Amino acid sequence: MPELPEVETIASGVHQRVHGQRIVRVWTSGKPQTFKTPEDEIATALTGARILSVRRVGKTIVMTVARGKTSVELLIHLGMTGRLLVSAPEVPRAVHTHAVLTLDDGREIRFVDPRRFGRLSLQPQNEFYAGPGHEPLTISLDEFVALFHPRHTAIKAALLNQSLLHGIGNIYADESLFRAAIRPTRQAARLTRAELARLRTALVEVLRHAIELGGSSVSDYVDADGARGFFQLEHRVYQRTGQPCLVCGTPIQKITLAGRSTHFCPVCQK
DNA sequence: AGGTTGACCTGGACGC
DNA sequence: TGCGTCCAGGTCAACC
Repeated sequence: MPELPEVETIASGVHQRVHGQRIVRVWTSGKPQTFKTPEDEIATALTGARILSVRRVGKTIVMTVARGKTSVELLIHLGMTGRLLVSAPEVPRAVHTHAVLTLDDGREIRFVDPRRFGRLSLQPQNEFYAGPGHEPLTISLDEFVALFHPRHTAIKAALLNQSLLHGIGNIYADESLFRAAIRPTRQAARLTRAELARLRTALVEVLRHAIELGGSSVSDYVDADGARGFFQLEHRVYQRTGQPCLVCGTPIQKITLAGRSTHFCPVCQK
């Protein structure tokens, strides 16, 4: 579901609203697959703890809490449909609410996830390892080229591979390839350095712009306050199948690649 | 080993 | 209105 810009928007929004607060009560839904760490362990570790920070690493939200001398990190992955909301207690709980952290001042952090692809787990502080991938907003061009040059799969599939780059999902893969004028089916290893440079620039621009606009609201994505983002208005190919390309007017095509729907302009993207 | 495919879930859109 | 089918932003296990 949410990709880097959406997770970034949610994590920074939740951080601003709750850091420094103490968790006084923890409720969980009893849906075992949502919890990679047993629910009672999560409840025990968080109850009475103070929230130090909430941040994003890749597509994971990392909440660091401290109780006494020990700190732990609650890892929240939103999957496809997960939401993390900060709500007043009188606001009715949404269906498919799986965890509620009640704060000192009565507000609640709620994890809601209809499709249950999201996951909550606990780690001792600083043991969280996001995997071997790089953050796309800070990777250098040399690193970027070294990452993709050995890959013999389609560039779109490589962009979705979280062990290469963190945080790219279906929307931003399609949108960055369009802006870089590269066809998603091209083999990564056959892209020139100049093409990879265009792709890296396009990715950074798309991700930064999307973060500024609060992410893309396709179906049910909302931020910590329940507000929708606006980057979906900037989509040039994603979910525009059959509509005219905004550059050349050719109808946008949709194919299946790496098991995902993939949108591109057959004229602009070579 | 790298690459590819299907399974995991629920709900909304669409067609008949 | 009601039912069936298809599709969805992610990940991971199991295969080739």
